[in-house]
Amino acid sequence: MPVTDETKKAAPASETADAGIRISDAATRAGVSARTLRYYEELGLLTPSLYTAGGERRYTLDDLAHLERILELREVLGMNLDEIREFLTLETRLDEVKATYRANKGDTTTKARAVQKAMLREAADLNESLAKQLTDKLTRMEAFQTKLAGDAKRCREILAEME
Amino acid sequence: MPVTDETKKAAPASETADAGIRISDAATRAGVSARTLRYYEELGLLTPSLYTAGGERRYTLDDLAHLERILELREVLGMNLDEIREFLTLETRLDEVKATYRANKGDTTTKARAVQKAMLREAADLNESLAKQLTDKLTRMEAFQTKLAGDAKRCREILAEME
DNA sequence: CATTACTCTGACGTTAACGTTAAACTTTCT
DNA sequence: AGAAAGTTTAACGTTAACGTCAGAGTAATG
Repeated sequence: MPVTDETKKAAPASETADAGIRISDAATRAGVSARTLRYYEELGLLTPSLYTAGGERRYTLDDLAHLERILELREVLGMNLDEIREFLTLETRLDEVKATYRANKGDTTTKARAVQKAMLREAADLNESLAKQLTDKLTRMEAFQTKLAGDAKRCREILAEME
Repeated sequence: MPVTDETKKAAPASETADAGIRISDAATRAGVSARTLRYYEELGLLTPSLYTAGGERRYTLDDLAHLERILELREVLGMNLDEIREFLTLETRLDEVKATYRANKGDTTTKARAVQKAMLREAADLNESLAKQLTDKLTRMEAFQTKLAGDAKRCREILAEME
């Protein structure tokens, strides 16, 4: 049997086909478990774009990108899954507002306007609040980082002195 | 009954006396629960400096400072309690090493030396590792913070435009 | 088409970090 | 001294974020 190109190290056939990415492949790519993906779906955080006729989840690259954002919110910002959901839903609702705003500049009803303005304020408030909290945390973390680096340096100096 | 100075707003008598701070007072000061303090003690994270004859915990200001550090490691760095314990014990062991090193510069046995050097390396490694991880996280958080601030600003701009 | 290899949906198990409650005991206040 | 307020240990309860397993069904593969 001749060694063909495809046998080299092609991604699982399930992935090469445009049939979407299987759950375990998606999970390994993102460094999480399949259970985690099902759990996130249960919480309304991440819904696969496709389902096979048999009922299996198939993820797209966009889904994976979305997942990456979720994981960043969790790992980097330390949000819990509820906070993440709130943040994401507000974000998508906001995108809708922006879209409708640009779509029909000016000719919306005053009532719709009020709703849009309320949402924009909500979004602005949340973003500013988060930004502020982050700034706080950042300064404290930087202080800590400086201290850690200094301590390490001092250890190395004492070590050098001992030689 | 004349209003004396002490009745103004003096801290609980239990605190003014130098008998140490009671657990619930210590807890409220730090913004945690009494249960948390007992739990931290159980884990070896925070031992009160004093116990009354009857067996009640009495905390000092130093204890509270120590508690603050623990809470910062938890909240700012997102460490779990096990990581915090490791970090703190390494730190105190390191202080001991530094003390003995300064106490008898040079005239320690070669065996003791080896031990000290090993610990200094361990400490330097841990500090550097943590510092590096922190730097990583910091850059990602800064990126996020910038994005949040930008989003908020854009929301405000659209809002202004709608007036 | 017959195996492998995956996946599905429950459902129960697990861990960290406490919360809560009970029964007995201390401290503080009057 | 005696009530009122606070504390102790021990033990069971709770929540988030999954892990794990069973039994049945679906997809990929030689």
